[in-house]
Amino acid sequence: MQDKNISQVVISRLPRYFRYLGDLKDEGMERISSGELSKRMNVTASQIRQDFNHFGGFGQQGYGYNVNYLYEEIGKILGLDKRHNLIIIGAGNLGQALANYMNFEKRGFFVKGIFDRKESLIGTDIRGMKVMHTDDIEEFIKNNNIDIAVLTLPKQGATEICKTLVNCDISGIWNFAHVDLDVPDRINVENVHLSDSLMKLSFKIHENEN
Amino acid sequence: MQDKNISQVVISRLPRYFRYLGDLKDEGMERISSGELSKRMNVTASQIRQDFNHFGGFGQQGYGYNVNYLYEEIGKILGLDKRHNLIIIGAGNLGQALANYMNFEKRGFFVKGIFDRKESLIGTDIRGMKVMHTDDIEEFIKNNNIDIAVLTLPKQGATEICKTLVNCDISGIWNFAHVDLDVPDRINVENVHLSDSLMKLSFKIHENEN
DNA sequence: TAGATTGTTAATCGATTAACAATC
DNA sequence: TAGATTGTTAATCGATTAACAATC
Repeated sequence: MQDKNISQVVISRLPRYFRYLGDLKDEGMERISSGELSKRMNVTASQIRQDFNHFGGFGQQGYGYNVNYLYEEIGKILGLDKRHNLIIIGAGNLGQALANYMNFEKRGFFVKGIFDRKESLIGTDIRGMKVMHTDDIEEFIKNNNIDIAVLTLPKQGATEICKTLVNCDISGIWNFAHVDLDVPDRINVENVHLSDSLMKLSFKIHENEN
Repeated sequence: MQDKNISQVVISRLPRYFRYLGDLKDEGMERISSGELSKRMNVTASQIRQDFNHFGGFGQQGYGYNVNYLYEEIGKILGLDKRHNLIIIGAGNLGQALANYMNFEKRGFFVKGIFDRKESLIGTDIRGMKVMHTDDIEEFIKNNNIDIAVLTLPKQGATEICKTLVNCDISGIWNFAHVDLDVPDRINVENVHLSDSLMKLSFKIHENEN
């Protein structure tokens, strides 16, 4: 149903479509045309139609797109109809913040465990879960059907733990550490480099200065 | 010195160059060629030279690039030689995590205040700062030379506060809320949509499934 | 049927890569 | 000088936009 090798740039637009369709659904809209959606989202109607057509025709000539159906389909494309079990590695501020962020559960992402190697944190309670030692990660992944690991630790630790994760054959790594992880192709990595993002903002602020 | 209208895609690569050059500097490397850097970074040497040349020639034929000099120059392009004063709006888990993240200070980004509208949080201490009420944002920005606001609150609140920020003529907004903010052109917005990022990871995991 | 809007092909635009002359 | 490597132009590739026939 879906082409192999959808380009990165198309993929990166899908969550935004999904968000807007969710809003439209909440507003009670039943159908929407690419033209109307393009106005709301500030992109061309052409791009919207091209993007959707990578995954097969979701619309109907003369009518447009059924909001509910399109929302569901994009959700499926994004794998949101599947359940995901996560562990968070690194129980610092960011790790705790993500552990406490309930909204991910609505989309099927469940935090099953939190790990750290700092002795003082082991056993601490975060949202009803006891922080475990990083030495136990491998066993935990195997016994608990974990498919995503969230890395919220300093870069040295991240590189190290990454090897363990590769051993466990984890499906995905959501990487908040400021390193580019070196993993085999079968393992999917999505990076969130916060400092990179802040630097981009800084660039934009000064761009038109002189 | 720098072209107006550098394309977004070039800008988004700058922080990564900066990171790698920082590492090289720490390793004590004095010079590096585009070819060598390309191997490390997994991009083409051609792209590296093209990217750098948007900002003028940083290298020397037959020699390559001086690591320290290049590092400094890219830092300047990114505005990291300037001081930035931030406020964090939304004192929840994520806001607190960012407030406590010291590394930003190394790059010249200083958190000067934290705000929330939840009465129970006002006055709470976060890293030596008392959480203030969102009603006081406008005054605080004016009196404290704030140029960046970090939005770590739910989307309804973000849209609302955004109007205040536009009024204050803030330079940049680092937006963690799951909305696309509507601001005039002169105000720079950098979005970090964490759930979008997680969805992309989910997509990749399931992409080659069937 | 007539009008609307998709799906899709073709045209344009921009970004990446290749190639090489300039030059340190 | 000879070798290395940049800066830059030209060629290629891919993504976006425009256009329109297909069709609901």
